[in-house]
Amino acid sequence: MHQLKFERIPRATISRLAVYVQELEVMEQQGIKVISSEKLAQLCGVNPSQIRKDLAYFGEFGVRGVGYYVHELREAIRQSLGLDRTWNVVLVGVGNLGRALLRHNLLRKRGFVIVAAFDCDPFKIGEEIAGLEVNCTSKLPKSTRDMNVEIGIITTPPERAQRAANYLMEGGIKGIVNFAPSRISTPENISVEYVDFINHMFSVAFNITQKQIRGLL
Amino acid sequence: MHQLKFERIPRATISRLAVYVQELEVMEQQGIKVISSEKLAQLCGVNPSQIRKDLAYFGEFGVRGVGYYVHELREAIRQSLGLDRTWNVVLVGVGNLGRALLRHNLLRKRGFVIVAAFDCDPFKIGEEIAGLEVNCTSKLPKSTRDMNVEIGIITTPPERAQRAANYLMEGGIKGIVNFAPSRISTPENISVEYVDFINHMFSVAFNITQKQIRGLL
DNA sequence: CTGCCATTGTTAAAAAATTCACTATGCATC
DNA sequence: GATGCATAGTGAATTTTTTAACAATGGCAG
Repeated sequence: MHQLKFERIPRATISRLAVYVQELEVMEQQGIKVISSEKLAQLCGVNPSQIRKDLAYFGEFGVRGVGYYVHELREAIRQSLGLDRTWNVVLVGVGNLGRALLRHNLLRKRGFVIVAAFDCDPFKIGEEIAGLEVNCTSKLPKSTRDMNVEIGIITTPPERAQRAANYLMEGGIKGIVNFAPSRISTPENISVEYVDFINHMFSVAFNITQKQIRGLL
Repeated sequence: MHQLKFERIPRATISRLAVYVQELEVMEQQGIKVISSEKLAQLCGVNPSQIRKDLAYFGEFGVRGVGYYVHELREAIRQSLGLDRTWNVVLVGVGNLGRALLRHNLLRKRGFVIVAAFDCDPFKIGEEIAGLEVNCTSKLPKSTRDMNVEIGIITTPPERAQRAANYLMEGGIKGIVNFAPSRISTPENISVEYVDFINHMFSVAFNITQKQIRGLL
């Protein structure tokens, strides 16, 4: 019998669960009803044990000898991750990336609703993007409190990321996703995630270089 | 005396090195000449030993009793990562995100030059964005070979990511950075990185939920 | 209802990554 | 030139994560 665990759940597990959800969704669309950890692992590029272990942190979702029911598993993971609800989000920094996110429908599809956008550039304030009017950043703290916002997205230039974070915290936000390529400092109780695509460019560049070097040996 | 190591370098090390470079750049702009692993660690939110170990994979860059010379260290890391050159890049999928990346100047600043953009939507073909004309994806393989492109960025919808990847591979590309939320399958010799911001949204949502649950106990 | 098969859940082992603790060494001071 | 101090580099210990192996069990066939 499974019992609730209070083990710390590895970060990597969470990000793999997100991948599983994605793949399960695709399968569901394709009409696949049942999947084994073996097959799912193959699709996600991980080890089957890994999947079973990841899921074990949250409960028993499979049927021995059969596998996992696709829809059921997807729902179970979504619930485990706290995605069976909507989250109000605000965005700070209406540059290229900010605009792209405002117009991106995947966020909404996943339950993240951007309810306000802020920028400190007077030329941008008042502009309407994807049905939202850009507001002055100074109004952020009050707005987020009024609108019950829990998550902030930072898409400012790096040098303004910390200031954006401060406004967000003043507004009582609990989590920040920072797209700016700079670290921000926050108290322990705020969870911060960095989306650092340059980082990934670096990794690819490095891997290619390495392969070339190895190839020469 | 340090000697070249052929140990496998952890992925996490690479992504931390990218962070170090960022922070070192900021320091350099602020006129800071020397930094200790202790201080740098604090800024990057990691352990000082971690920094020293990460650097040790590539060489000895510090001065005992003093620390690291900021400019020198930054250059050393850039060189170690293979960033002391420019990389030709193509982008597939000119949606919101694709456009944002095309207009984003950080890529170029880091030596990643987007030399062509592709999309399969006839309405987008011919459009000019950030000085680049959008081309039909069918032309991709020839173009990338002609232009000596090594890295491809995928910003298509998830269901078209694999197709984009196939075109890129046909074009002889060596690395892919996939912004679409779907896994792609590639042979071993292609290095693939996933930039999955939804993933990070999930993580933040999960962390907030967890804290609330713990708070109730 | 019994027994077999497939596949999960779980425990143990292995591998990898991180942190600690200490050694080595460059610089500054006297 | 010797001494002390600060901090890098490094090997060992610890912790974390991943993988492997296997025991448990639900479903299905007969």
